Amino acid sequence: MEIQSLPLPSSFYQRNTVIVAQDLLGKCIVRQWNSTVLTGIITETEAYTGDDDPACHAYRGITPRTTPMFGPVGHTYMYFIYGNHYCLNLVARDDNQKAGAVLIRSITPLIGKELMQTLRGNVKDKHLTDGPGKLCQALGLSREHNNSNATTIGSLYITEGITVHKNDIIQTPRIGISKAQDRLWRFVLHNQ
DNA sequence: GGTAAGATGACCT
DNA sequence: GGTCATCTTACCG
Repeated sequence: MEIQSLPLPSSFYQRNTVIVAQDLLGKCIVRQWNSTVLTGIITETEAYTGDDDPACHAYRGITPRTTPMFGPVGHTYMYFIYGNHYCLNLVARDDNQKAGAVLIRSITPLIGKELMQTLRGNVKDKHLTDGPGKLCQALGLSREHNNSNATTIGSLYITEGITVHKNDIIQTPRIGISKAQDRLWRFVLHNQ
């Protein structure tokens, strides 16, 4: 598999959050850590569209925590949840939205799997990066990576990955939320 | 200053 | 597939 090394431009994220969530499937996430690099293919995402989405952190408006979702597109929004876990989001929205972000829920490890296993405490393959908190741990991501620019080469960015066919995308309600479950804004890539 | 709920994961069966 | 540890955030006084 050939992976392009240039980050996706901010114009990729300057579109409706739901569209960007689908298009992020199959893209490659690149984590540069000093001289090492970790990469993986995005296989599961969720869209959170902002002030019209009761399940979105930004629904009630801007707060210290949700500030990144109102900021430049293509930046990260990381938050801490349930006492233990970090989750990685990419800010994406069009001109009609005040806020919005895409939660990265799962990746398939590509490069640096051994280090990911070490960071994860040597859990079994299947559970290495199959959850939003797990992939942050596997990539060594935490609060310090909040609101960083993912459209330029740096410690974290997204590049073109593999070709995805629409037939390979499954749509479901989002996980772990009680509101707006009629919106099928979780996207899963199968055959991965 | 107190409280309730939560975009979860590990472990067990 | 179910249980539970764990603590930040936001909201209400």
